[in-house]
Amino acid sequence: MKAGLLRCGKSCRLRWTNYLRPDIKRGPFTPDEQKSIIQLHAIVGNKWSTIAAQLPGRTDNEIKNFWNTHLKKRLLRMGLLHPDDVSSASPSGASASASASRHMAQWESARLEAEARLSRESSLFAHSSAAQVAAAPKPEPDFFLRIWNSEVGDAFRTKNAAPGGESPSPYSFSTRQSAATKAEASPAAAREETETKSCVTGGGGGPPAVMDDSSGSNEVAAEDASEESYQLYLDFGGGDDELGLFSGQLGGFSSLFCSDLNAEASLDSAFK
DNA sequence: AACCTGCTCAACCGCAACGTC
DNA sequence: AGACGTTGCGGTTGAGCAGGT
Repeated sequence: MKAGLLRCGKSCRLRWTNYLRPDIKRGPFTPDEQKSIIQLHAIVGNKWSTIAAQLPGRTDNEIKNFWNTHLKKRLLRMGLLHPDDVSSASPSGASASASASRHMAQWESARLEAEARLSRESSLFAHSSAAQVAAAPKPEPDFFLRIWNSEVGDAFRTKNAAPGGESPSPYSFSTRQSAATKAEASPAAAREETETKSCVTGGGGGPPAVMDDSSGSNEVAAEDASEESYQLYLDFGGGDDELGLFSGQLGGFSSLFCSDLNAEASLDSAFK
């Protein structure tokens, strides 16, 4: 239906998905949402639809606009985002490919580390008596593996998969295979996969708090509160060493993903 | 009041993936 | 297999607005 306007079906669909849909959340982004956007962008890059999938009520277009008009500028101003990285949004360019390679290597490194950790834990359990297992505290589900096996990690693998598919990409470790491995090692870990979203958003599974649209004070507060917190970007992937994410033994990305509690605590303290 | 500048965000555009025939 | 239409996505544009001069 054209409704008397020069609208093609594509335009109507876009209008619906980006503006008219009843479940769209209006109003400024909360600090939590900003935090999620920054973190997810550090992981998947300009995969706005993937990021939007983690933020209920927000559209990819909205997130994209918010990133380009607010977050990108802020990160650039603070020196947490290199102009080369910004320009690498375009698919061409040597710096873009170099950056992607480093990004991939760091992801792979963290994945291997996480799987080794999981394997170590499962073998420990295998060699323990039933009583010991019952008495021992439940191992923390590996946060990185959950991210890796969620659609976020999937998007990353898709993004960085070598075209042509002749030689197996280092990321040919498919979601299904990984999930099977994980289920074999720890059935609980496989179950955790479905909970990844809530961990990433930090929303605790419930719907995000509704913004107060009647005033812009929330946005102002978010601006003030988040200035310092953008340092988080260093830990999460926008730093000078490209990601800087996986570099730190204790303070980097790996430690952040060691457990949910650590991650939550880190994020909370960073934004206070 | 008029003009300029910067900002925001809905809409547009082109491309690729996917589904159907 | 391949032509065609649809859908999804990411980058870009431009109208509208606010604030400054």
